[in-house]
Amino acid sequence: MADAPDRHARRREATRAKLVAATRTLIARQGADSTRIQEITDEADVGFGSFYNHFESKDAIVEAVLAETIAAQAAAIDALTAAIDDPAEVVAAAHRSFVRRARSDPDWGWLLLRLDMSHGVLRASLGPYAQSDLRVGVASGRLQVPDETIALYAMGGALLAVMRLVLDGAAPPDADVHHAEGVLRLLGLDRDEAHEVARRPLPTRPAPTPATPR
Amino acid sequence: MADAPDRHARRREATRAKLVAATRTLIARQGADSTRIQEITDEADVGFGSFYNHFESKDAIVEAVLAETIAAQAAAIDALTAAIDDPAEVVAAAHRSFVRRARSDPDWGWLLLRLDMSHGVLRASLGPYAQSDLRVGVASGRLQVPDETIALYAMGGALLAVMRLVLDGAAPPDADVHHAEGVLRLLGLDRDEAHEVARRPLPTRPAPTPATPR
DNA sequence: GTCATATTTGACGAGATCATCAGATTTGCG
DNA sequence: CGCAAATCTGATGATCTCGTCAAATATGAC
Repeated sequence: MADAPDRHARRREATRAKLVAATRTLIARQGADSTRIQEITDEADVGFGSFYNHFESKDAIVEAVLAETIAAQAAAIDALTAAIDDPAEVVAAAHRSFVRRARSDPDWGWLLLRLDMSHGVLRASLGPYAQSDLRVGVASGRLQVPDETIALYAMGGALLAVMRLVLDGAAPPDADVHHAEGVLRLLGLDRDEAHEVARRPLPTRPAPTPATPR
Repeated sequence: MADAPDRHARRREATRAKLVAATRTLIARQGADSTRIQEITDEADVGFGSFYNHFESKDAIVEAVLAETIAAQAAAIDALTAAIDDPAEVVAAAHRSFVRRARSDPDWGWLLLRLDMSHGVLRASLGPYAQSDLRVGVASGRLQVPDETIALYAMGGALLAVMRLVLDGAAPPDADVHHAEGVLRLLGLDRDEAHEVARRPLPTRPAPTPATPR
C-alpha cells in the first residue's frame, strides 16, 4: 500500500468523488432539479462548505455527472458491439443491453432516465453510435427506413419508454427481446428476421461495466 | 348580451380561467417545477393573493391543467378516429395528428411534452385508446406484436421523441408520415402496407380543437 | 345612495436555499 | 514537536418562495 505521500491531493480527490457519487445517487432517486446542495453534502457525509471547494454551483456538479455518464455509456456500447458485424444485430444488442441493465441495476436506469429528461443523455451517448450504425445498415441494404433522423429519435424514445416500464416493474421478463424485435421491425427487417436477430445470444459480458468510470 | 346578473360567479370564474391559462403557458415554456406562483399571477395579470382564492397550491393548479389536457386530448382522438375502421389506420391517424399539431401549435406541443415528463400525460390520455386499438387489431390479425405492453409504451415513447424533434425544428416536413410508417412496422405491418396506410389522407379536421375545453 | 356580501389585492412574516468566510483540522516538512 | 500550506467545516447574512390576512374594490339588494 505504498501511498504516494501526496495525501492532500488524494484527500481532495476523495471528497470530490464522494460528492459526485452522492449527486449521482440523488439524481437517480429524485432528479437534479429537486436535489439541494445540502442533500448532496449530507449524502456524501461531507461538510456543507466543502461543496464549494470543488464546484461552483449545482449545475456544475450535474455537468460532471453528466459527462461521466455519457462517457461511461459510450464506452459500454463500444465494448459491447465491437465484435458484431451485422448492423441489425448491433442495434438489437445495444437496446437489449440497456433494457436488461435497467432491470439489474435500477439506480443506473433511473439515473439515465432522469438525466435524459433534463439533458438528453441518451442522444449524447447512444445517438452518435446509433446514427452511424443506422447509416451503415441503410447503405448496405440491411436496414431500410423512410427517414434516418425520424427513425433515430423514435428508437431512442422507444428505448427510454421501455426502460421506464422495466423500472416501474411492469415489464415482462423478456422485455429486452420484445423491444429489440420492435426496433428491428422499425428499421425495416421483416417479422421473421426481426424475431431471429432479436434472439441471438448477447456477447458474453454479464455485468462488469460499473455505473462510473474510475 | 343579456348577462345573467350573477357577476360575482362570472368574475370569479374568469379569474380562475386566467390563472389556469397562464399556468398552461408557463408549463409549456419552462416546465411546472421551475414555475413560481408569482409568475403565474403575473402572467395572468392578477394579484398574487388571488391565486389562493382558487387553488391550494401549485400542485393543485397543475393538476387542473393536467386534467383539462388529458380530457382535451382524449376528446380530440375520439373525434379524429371515430370514423376509421382499420385499427392500423386509426393508430397512424392518431400519431400523425399529434406530430402535425406539434408543428402547427408548438405551445400545445411543449405543454404535452413537459406534462408527460412530469406526469405521463400521454399514457393517461392516449394510452387507453392505443391499448384498445392495439388489442382489437391483434385480435383481428391486422396487427401482430410480440408483447402488447412493450409495443404500447414503445409507440408512446417514439411519438414523444418525434414530437420533440419537430419542436426543435429539426424534423423534415413529412415527419408525421415517416413516424407513422415506423409505428405501423412496429405493429407488424410489412413495409409496403406500412407505406400505404401511413399515407392515407387524414380525416378532414384541420385545426378546430382548441387546447382547452370550455 | 347605502349597506352587506363576495372577491381581489399586495404587503408581511416564516421558512428554505444559497454562497461566503473565518476558524478548525489535516498534511508535509524540518 | 512546531510551523506553514492545503483542505475541510458549519455558522452567518442575503435572497427567494410561500401562504396569510387585513384592507380595498366590486357586486347585488333594498
